[in-house]
Amino acid sequence: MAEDYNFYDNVYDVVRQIPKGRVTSYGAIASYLGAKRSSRVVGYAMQVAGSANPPVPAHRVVNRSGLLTGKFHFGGNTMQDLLESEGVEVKEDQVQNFKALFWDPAIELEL
DNA sequence: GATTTGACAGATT
DNA sequence: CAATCTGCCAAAT
Repeated sequence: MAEDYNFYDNVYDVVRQIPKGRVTSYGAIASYLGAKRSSRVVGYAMQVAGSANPPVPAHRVVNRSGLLTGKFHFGGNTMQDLLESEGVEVKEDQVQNFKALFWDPAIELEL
């Protein structure tokens, strides 16, 4: 049981560790997993996350621009509503003060 | 088993 | 400085 670790499952694990009121980017997660070029795969995992159990806080995962890419998958403004509910300022599907709210696993989980 | 797509990122023009 | 194109890796069909 060495291959039980999938890139996919690993992504969920990191996303679940995102503290409330914080956001991260696909590249940050991918980079933390050692596949910074696989940022797209991370996003794909999020798609299935909507079907995953327990569902990962994908609403805390945005692209490197802080843009709520994928809100479409949530089914409306659910993503933005959740972020605002956690104290994250979202304007036009874009995380405000993104840089300050940016949660980098490669740094936060570093210790 | 091979091909296509993909919630991106980074480099280049 | 802003917009555009390519690149990369893995999962899904």
